[in-house]
Amino acid sequence: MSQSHTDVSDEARAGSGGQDVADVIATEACPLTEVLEHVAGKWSIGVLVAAAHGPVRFTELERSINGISRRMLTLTLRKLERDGLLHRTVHPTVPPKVEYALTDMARELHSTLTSLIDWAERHRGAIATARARYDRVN
Amino acid sequence: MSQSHTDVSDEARAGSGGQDVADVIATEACPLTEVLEHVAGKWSIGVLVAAAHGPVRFTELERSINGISRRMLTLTLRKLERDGLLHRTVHPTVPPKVEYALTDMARELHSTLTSLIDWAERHRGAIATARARYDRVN
DNA sequence: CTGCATCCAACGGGATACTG
DNA sequence: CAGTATCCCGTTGGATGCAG
Repeated sequence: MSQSHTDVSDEARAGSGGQDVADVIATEACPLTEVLEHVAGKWSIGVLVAAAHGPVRFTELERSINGISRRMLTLTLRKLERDGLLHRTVHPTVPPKVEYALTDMARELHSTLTSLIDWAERHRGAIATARARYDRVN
Repeated sequence: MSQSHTDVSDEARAGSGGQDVADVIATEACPLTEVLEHVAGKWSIGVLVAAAHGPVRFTELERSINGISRRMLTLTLRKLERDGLLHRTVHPTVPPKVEYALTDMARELHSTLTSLIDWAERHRGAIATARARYDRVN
């Protein structure tokens, strides 16, 4: 099952484990995919980044994340909270006030997310072009 | 962070300056989400990483990515190719031989993907724990 | 203000079978 | 070897309304 270590020329290795990334994918695809899917929701990254600079209230998130519905915000928030990425604080006041903050675990992810977004920003023009060309041919 | 914005057909959104990431999310959620979703498929990251060390054949990918179906491999491959992340080379031989390789754009993404996977590896235990606890309470 | 409930459409994705 | 073609169902996610 494990594919031989064909020359892995440039690439960075999985830092902590010392294993080859391809092997990790190959032998642990399920758990990895499983975890990755929690960050993979349509709005998860947006929420994670929007909450990165400190405790944020529900309505703030709703306003800052363009296009999200109340329902999806709630679902995304619950999902992230369940996975231990967000901490939810309820202030028993009237009107109610709820604040969401990243956990340490989620904060560790921040730079990676930033890289991802940065990459997307830099290449979305090229991606759109590539797609247009592909569609024109096919 | 200023994008080249090589104005492509379907969009008329305005560009942004180099602001805070949260602002980018806030004001450009749509295009960003749009791009991010191409990498967000259940198998996309697996394919991208599995193809990182050089040209890979269809069957190699099928074997190395645990649990993927032929159909999903094809769909994922097409999607990534369409977005300009994969290059597909067909060798007109018998039997047919098709090789997939990352484009430069995709190669730039590699270290970020590695970070993501590494993070997932490091925290999946904690995530599982958090989830179990959450479910026990609710 | 912060949600939850319900309905419903669209899409993703698995299983299986067939083909150049 | 490298796909395509169907069928089919579970999930995602949008819209709207109600509630603590």
